[in-house]
Amino acid sequence: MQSSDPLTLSSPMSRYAHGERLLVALDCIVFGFDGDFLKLLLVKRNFEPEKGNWSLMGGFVERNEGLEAAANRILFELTGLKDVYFEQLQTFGDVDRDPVERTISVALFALINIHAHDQDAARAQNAYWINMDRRPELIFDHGRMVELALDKLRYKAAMHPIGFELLPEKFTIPQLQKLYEAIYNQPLDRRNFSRKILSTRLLIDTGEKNEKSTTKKAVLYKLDQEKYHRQFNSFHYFISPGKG
Amino acid sequence: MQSSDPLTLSSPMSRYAHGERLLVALDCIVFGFDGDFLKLLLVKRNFEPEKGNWSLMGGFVERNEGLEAAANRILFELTGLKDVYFEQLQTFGDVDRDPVERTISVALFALINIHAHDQDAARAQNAYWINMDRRPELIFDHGRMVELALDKLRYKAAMHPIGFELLPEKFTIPQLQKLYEAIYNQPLDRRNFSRKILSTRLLIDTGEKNEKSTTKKAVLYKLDQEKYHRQFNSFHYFISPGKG
DNA sequence: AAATTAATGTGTTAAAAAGACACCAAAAAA
DNA sequence: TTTTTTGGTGTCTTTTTAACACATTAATTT
Repeated sequence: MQSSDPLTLSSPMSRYAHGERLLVALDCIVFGFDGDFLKLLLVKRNFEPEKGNWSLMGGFVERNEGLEAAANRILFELTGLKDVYFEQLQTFGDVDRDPVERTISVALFALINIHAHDQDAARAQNAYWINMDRRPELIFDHGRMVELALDKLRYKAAMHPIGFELLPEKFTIPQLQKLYEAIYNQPLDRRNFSRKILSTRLLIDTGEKNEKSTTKKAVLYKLDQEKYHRQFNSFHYFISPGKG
Repeated sequence: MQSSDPLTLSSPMSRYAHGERLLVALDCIVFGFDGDFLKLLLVKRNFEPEKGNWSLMGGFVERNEGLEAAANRILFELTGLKDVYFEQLQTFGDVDRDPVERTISVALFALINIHAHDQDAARAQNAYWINMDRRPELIFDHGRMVELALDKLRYKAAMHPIGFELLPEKFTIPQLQKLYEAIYNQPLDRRNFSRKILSTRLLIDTGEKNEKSTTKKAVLYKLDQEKYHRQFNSFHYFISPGKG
């Protein structure tokens, strides 16, 4: 045993009394896809510090609010959506990451259908969709967060059918392929891609066709939601390992 | 724009003043491997609350200490090691997860060579190695943390050469195979496993043999450290997808 | 000393998956 | 009607995986 006072150890508050209370924030990396480019929902700050500069959407965790609840609240404030797909990315806790006050930030990684959210909610937060490849410098360590989120998106989407979260309810295989090409920034073979996607048996042919097309109209598919959620953690090699 | 007072928004402290300060803890899921079984380093609490019950090793993040530094400090207190392999698992923040006071906990996932750590340090923390398949009930949400950590270990080890962190510097391929069989709780084909491992070119033949063996002595390999770190994030399908 | 036993190391073959590529169909524009 | 663009499906080759058999080493038993 160590030499510390056993009374201190066994006193109910001992371990808690010494802990420092810190601000706990959530920052959201929100991805979207407009049909051609991978996009990021960024906030132009109209408050200090760093007013006028770009940042991620964030907020503090409140005392009587769980982490999940806080995430849903902040994503709702930003998008007007109640059921945004998100996962934890990583928690950032460098001492000086926020110059105003020591803040621990839990970074979230969210995927939304860019056409389905509430544009007014985003505008109220001063948020705009920015192409991933033209994103500006971000405040604090937000740039690092975005890089990690892109890594995670690429990592997960290569093996799990996560990409569907970025598409509308009904979509075509060429649209899905364009999404994957945007995520990995590389062309994919149309025929092999189609075969791979269909072999997952996750898509249901709606019988409809994409009337917007000016040439041959592609078949519109929808997700087999039940199967999708059941198999969510199983593997599919959408993108070959060496390239992810 | 929303209707809130622009002065409040642009006041430097506005957003921070409302944030609640919370305790931020780290909890460590520490895995080891004794040659036969996957093990967990657990603490028998000698302090309240839940004195006498089992928990993960944890501690609070201090005011002038980054998250990484806190992790290294706590892992050092537990193992006496300075360079423990760890990753963030997930951050837990349910309101009532700790009955004493609202606490956000960053759960860490650590892998150590069970024979290389400081046994006295562990004893000072009242920590013991427990077989994964005989682990007791844990306090708070620590049981959930361990389940998630096992999922993550299985997930990562199936594709990345992370398992080496649990082995001594020199090891044989049969030892590595036993580790994988313990992680996935399933037998693997000796010949296919060996071929797969050697095809990564990550192992260097030391020329030595495992003299402890009572039958045919297996070749001792060591990691090609440089290559290991360089290729750390690349994929190797050690375990076939359907089984991980 | 020979035979037995338990564990290690390597090779072979068939099946499955991935990758490269060619052709046909639909719809609008020239 | 021809051309252009995009979408859908098929085939062949190469690579990878999975299943399996046999030979080797070293200690123990007979």
